[in-house]
Order: sequence, then C-alpha cells, then structure tokens
Amino acid sequence: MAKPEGIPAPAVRRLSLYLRQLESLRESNLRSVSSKQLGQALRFTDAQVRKDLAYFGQFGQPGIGYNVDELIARLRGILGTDRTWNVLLVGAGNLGRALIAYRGFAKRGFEIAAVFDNDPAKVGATVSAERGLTVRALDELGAVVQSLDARLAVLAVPAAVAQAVADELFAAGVRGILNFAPVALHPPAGATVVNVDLAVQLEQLSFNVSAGSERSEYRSDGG
Amino acid sequence: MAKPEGIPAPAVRRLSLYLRQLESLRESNLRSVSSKQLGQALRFTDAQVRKDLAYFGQFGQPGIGYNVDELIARLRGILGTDRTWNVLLVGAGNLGRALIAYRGFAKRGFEIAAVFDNDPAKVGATVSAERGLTVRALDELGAVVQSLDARLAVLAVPAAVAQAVADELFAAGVRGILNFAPVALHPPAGATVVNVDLAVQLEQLSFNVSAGSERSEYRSDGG
DNA sequence: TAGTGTGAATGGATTCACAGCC
DNA sequence: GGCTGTGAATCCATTCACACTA
Repeated sequence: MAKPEGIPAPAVRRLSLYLRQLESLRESNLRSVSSKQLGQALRFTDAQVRKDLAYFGQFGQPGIGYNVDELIARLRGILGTDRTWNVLLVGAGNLGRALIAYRGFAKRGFEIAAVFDNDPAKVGATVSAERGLTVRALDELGAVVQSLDARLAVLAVPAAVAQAVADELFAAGVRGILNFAPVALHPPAGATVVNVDLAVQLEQLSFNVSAGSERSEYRSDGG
Repeated sequence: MAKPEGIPAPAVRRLSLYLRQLESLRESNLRSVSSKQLGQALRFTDAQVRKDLAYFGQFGQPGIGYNVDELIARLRGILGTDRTWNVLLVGAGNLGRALIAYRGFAKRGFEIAAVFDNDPAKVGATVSAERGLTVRALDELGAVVQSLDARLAVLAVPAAVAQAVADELFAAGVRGILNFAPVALHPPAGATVVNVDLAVQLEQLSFNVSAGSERSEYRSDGG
C-alpha cells in the first residue's frame, strides 16, 4: 500500500471526506462523479480533488469523471478500511461509555472489541450486553492485543494518566491512538497519535465568533 | 479583539494547545516559560511558538521568557474564553447525552445550557437532573437563543437532517457550530463550522498503520 | 464537449538567523 | 548567557492552465 512518504497529510484527511461523500452519492444511485461535483459538495476546488487522488493513482476517465463504486473501493484500500479493525478502548468513564454506544465507528469498519479501565470498581462491569463487552483490567492488555490483533486504540482516560497508558498501549503493540485526553502525547517512532480535544474545537469557534469574522469559515475536523 | 484577518488558521489551533499546556504548567507552579520549553512539550519548534504569539502582540521578555499567568490571561482574551459561553446542544441521542455528561466543556468555559431534539418521544425528558436540563422541541429554538444569548451550538443529529437543523440554528442567530454529523455543512457568511467526525479520525490512523509509516506522527485535532 | 492528469506558478506557512534586550 | 521578536529564506500545499483523452 502507498506509503505516507511525500503525501501531504491534508490530502489524506480529505481522502476520508471524499470517501464519505462518495458513499452518500452512491445512496443516490449516482454512477460517476466529476472532480468538480465532488469538490463543490465539500467546498474544495476541482483541482484540489484531482491532485489529491493523483497522489495515489489514475482513477478517472477523461471526459467522464470517476466511477463512484470503483473510487470507493480504491479509497477504502488506500485508507485501510477495506477490512474491519479491532479497536481497543481504554477508559470506561462517561466519554468511553458513550463511544461504545456510538454507532458511527462500526458503520465504517472500526469495531470496539475490548474495553479497559484501571479502576477496580469498574473492572468486570458489562458495558455492552449485546456485544458481550465487559471492562477488563489493564494487565490483560498484552494478551488481548495479541488475541485480537488490535493495532488501534481509543484513549478516553484523564489527562494525568494518558501518557502512561499510551506507553503501555504502544509497548503492547498498538500502532495508532485516537486520543481524547487533553494532553500532548508523545508516540514512539512508527506510531501515530490523532488528538480530539473537544474543548479545543469549541475554542476555535469562540475565537471566530468573538473576532467577528465577516466571511464564512469551514473547517474539516478540527483538522 | 484581533480579527482573523491575516492570521493563519493553524496558528489559532495551536493557540488553544498553548493555553492548555500553560494551564498545566501553572499547576506545577511554574512562573515563566520559554518558547523552547513550550514547543518541546507540544512538539513544535521554538520559532513556531514565538511566531504564533507574535501575531497577537508582544507577550514575552527577552532573556526570561513568557510569564505563565499573564500569557494564560492573554490567550483567553484572544480565544474568547475569558467568559462563559452558553452552548446549545441539538440531538439527544447516544452521542448527545454523552456530551452532556462530559465534564470537559464546562471546565473550559463552555456550558451546555439547553438541549433540543425533534423526536417527540424525547421532548420533556430530563437529561441532567443536577443542571436542570430537559429536552426541548426545536420550535423553541429562537426564544432560547435570545434568552440565553447563545452563539455556539453542538450538533449531534443524524447526517440526513444535519444541514436543515444547521440552517435553523444559523437563522436563530447561532454563529458557530461544532458538527458531529458525518456530512459537509455549508454555513452562511459570517458563521463558522468545525467538524468532528470520529470515523474520519480513525481512518487517518488506519492509513498510517496500514501504510507502515516509519517515523512517528503526531497530529493535533484531527487536523 | 466535458473532464482528467500534471508541470509550472502562486500563495502561505514554517523555519532560519540574527539584531536587540534583560 | 539566554531569550524574544521579526525580516528573509525555505518549504510545502494549492491553484492555474493546458495537453491529452473519451
């Protein structure tokens, strides 16, 4: 699969958005789509769309556009979502339990397959009866990573312990962490951290609103 | 307050991270901090830190660094978090109720002050007894925006209705939306949308992990 | 005609490097 | 000596413009 080498990170972020949009277009039974159409829906230029896709190959037909089904398949392959990922969740607090209930992950191929918490009062509790998820202690981490072949984790623990837990996850073989703790994590070489700090996102809004921006602004992901 | 004019959006995003880090440093009773220290904690260069801050004024003392308390106050003023914001939440599903329970917002000056849902089965339900939050129907939107002087909203509704609800919010006077729906919203002029699509963030991880990046990667916010 | 793919040009953001200050 | 603030230089991403194709 294509290496991140030489590919702008913003382009990869947009790839996910293209995929999402294409899936929505397929719902409308659209067979093909042009870079212009795709761009307009997402507020990007057509050149941007073509350039982004061109980093990964030649998917379009001049004069026609891109075949929706084919492009979806290609993008899934590139993003690695042509399979299901077993994802670990660490932290069974309010946010963690919400993420378990949230349907959005499984819909896109990310299955929360195990839940951990170091609070003895929570260990053993059932957090999803239908999926048979009970809270485990962190010392089971290594064994579970092996048995589930889990390479991704969601971290929803207090900031004070986030780095320590992240270190344990990486040591156990996890390669990517989606971090909800409001702290800057330092991943080892070969590993990736993506941060989601909801308060930070709201601050971007309050900055724009208090500054009284005249033009409308649109930001993908907080990205 | 400083207008967004001419200020790079990435710089504003980092401002929030500086603020968060500074608050953590203050916990450790640190009086002053250099751009180098601040940068190392967050994995930015010292020049980056100085340049970002310089967009908004001269806050540092040559030879010394930045006064932690003062810089915190300044950044709060710039970001607009030197006051409390009343935030509306639309969508009382799994994700919405989790966001109500989540403590991270209020800690940083964002108070979820009203909750809406257009499902009649949910209207009237108490979603936070201690804060006296009950679910309201969307037709109360205009009146509530006025009485709470609410300019920010969190959108946690299904993708299919997100744009329609966003339009109502903007029409009622909301100026910024934190959007959890997996769809590209089109804000009117003068308004801002920040998107948080958790599946998109996980896809960034699966891309990096399947592509087998050799170097470690660190991403603030998703972007 | 409609639309891709891509080198060249542009525009922005980051880093460098250093004058000036504590 | 240590550190800020900032023009200059560099780096990177986006946009332009067009040859080429269906």
